[in-house]
Amino acid sequence: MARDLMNFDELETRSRDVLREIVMQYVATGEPISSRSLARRGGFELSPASLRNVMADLEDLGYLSQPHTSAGRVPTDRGYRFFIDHLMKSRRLSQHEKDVIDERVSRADELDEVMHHASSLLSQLSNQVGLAFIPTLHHLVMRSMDFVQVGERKILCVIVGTNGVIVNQIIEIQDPPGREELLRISSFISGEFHGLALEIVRERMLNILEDERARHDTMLARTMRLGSEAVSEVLPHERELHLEGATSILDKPEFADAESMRKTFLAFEEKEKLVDILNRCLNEDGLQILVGAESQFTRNYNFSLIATRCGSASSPLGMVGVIGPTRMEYGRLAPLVDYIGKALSRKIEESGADNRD
Amino acid sequence: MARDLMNFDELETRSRDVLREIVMQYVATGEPISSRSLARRGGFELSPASLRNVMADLEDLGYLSQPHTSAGRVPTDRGYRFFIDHLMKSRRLSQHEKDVIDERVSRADELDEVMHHASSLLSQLSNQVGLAFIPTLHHLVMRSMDFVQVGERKILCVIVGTNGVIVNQIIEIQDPPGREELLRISSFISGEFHGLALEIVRERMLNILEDERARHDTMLARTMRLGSEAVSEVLPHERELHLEGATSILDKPEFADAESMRKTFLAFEEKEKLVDILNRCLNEDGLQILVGAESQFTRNYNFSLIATRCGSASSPLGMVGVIGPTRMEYGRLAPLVDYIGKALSRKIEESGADNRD
DNA sequence: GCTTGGCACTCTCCCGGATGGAGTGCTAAC
DNA sequence: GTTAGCACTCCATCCGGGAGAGTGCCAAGC
Repeated sequence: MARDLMNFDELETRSRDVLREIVMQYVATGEPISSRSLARRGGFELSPASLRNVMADLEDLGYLSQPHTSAGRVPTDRGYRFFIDHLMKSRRLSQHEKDVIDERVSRADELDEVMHHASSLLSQLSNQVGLAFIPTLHHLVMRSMDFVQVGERKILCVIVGTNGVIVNQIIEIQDPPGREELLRISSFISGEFHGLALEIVRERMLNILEDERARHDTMLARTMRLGSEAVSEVLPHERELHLEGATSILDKPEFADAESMRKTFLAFEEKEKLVDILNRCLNEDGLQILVGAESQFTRNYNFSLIATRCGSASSPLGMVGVIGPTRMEYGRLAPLVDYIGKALSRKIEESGADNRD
Repeated sequence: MARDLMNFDELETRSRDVLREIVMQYVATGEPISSRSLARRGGFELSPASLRNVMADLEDLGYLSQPHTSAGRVPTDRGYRFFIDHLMKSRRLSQHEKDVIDERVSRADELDEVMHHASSLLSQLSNQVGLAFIPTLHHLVMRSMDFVQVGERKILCVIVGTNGVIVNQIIEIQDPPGREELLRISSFISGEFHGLALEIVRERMLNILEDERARHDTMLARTMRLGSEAVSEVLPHERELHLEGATSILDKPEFADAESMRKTFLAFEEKEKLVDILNRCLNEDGLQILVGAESQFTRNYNFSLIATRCGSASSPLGMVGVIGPTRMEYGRLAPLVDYIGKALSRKIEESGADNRD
């Protein structure tokens, strides 16, 4: 990846200061930054002419670009990347902000709900598009599985994860067991498969079904059939990708014209690429920041993505984050996303502990 | 309402033909219609000059208007209304279309899912914004209520309606009953309150709780407390308003400029007005068509709404429909919405019958 | 050798005016 | 009642010019 080639030492102190200042001013104003405004508001003891020299160098190195000859400078993706890696000063969240977040996060119960709240909270606090992604449940570690009859041929299956995640799924079945038997099946499955990831649960169930024993034990066979049916229905669902506050980007000047507005909304409609990236990010620890051309989704739209995983690497719950124009306040948003991600992880962990009876 | 004043006889045959033709051409092209193009493509044996006279009359009566002096004519809301009430020729759906709809509708299971499918189907077939609205469940007639423990202090409550609707809700409770007791509670509640609307169920439960008997019967009190808690959690939720395919309107020429695009998306973001109208429409039988200024939501945005209720007046399941610019193909979309609404009602009715054991 | 003032150059944005085209309303003739 | 003709209005587009912003380069200064 190109990132490694960008040595911190490639830029001397003054150049770094200028780049930082340009990124910050540009993020604040949205206007290309001229040498003059840099001299005025940047706090440098230098004339515009001198700054122009520095800026020209930065442009040659690919950190800045000009929309046209007589315009000021704008950071390139590479410029943002250097800024994020080396120059950015993260603004710490105030106690008040933390309180608001903690309060909002604590309100919800179910995983889906928790994640919804998070994305709308993010969208509000960031003024960008908030995202919440809940991946497939292959890695969900099962605590219990219960069955409730809800129709002549319909059974509601409730799966509870050790991390507090609750999923339910309706399955149709030809002639369903009676109430007593459903209870027995619940107990048996919950006992037998407790502590295993759902994909393993499914595999084992199918193995048992094919096994010798099941041929002679119809009760066992019925149990495994019901259980594996339920798990099989639940597993393939790419759970959900939530985008919240798409209209907030309408206010950003970079999307003021009809054409880029159009493109932007079409980008959000077509979610596969984003899901793709988020799935990949699930394996990474800590905050992920992708700028513009660095990913399939953000490329072409001048988007950046800041996201983080909730839950541990071994049992990931999902991703939360924000999407916005590359011109976003990384210094403010990175800690924000980070904090919300951690708050969510904590919250879910607690409610998981709650369940460990 | 102004509609009643608009007597069919107010317009003579020729005027009606001209109005119909203008609406149809305008819907097809999106361009103001000139007397000349009307003469060429309208099938009238008249010169542009004669048509101009008719058009001037229609304008005086408020059915047409001109964007500016030297432009052609465009229907007003009043013009569309007359068209819809008296002139529109509904295009019947082809067998193929019906098959597609039936197939897609039959795929889903839960109410929410069914409605989602419907709205995205509508959006695809209509090329407009598809909507699905699931109102509060006050009128849901209960068939059964079951409880499953899913955490140390968490109980999942599953309510099944006689119409096949399944809702579940997690409630927290200080010291939850054991499994046996939960079963007893389920049986008791399902037996006692079967066939009643949820709002009535809640009311009765609260009455019993306050009643003499409950004071001495702790078992009964616990039951009612759990039950009423569950119902109270479920009831207030305005279930959901789904809008699907908002980007499809990006292609419409009336939203080509950035400003109206903006306004449009903000309109969709702010859903209260729409919910308001849909709630009101729930009491109306048959297809509802609202044009432009005829409702709070469609006014100001030049939207029209075509929607219909699923389910009966006594136990309404929700509304489905489409939203788009007033310039929409009423003749095609009205039967489409109607058919999908009926297909959904049928589907849910069937699965309700399924449940009536 | 770095810094800086000066200056010519470029590019965008905005404004005003001219032009062409589309469509109407009116009138007079059929 | 219908229609051809004509004057009129209004919009969309193009064009040229001027103002403004910002740069690059050069030569002078510290």
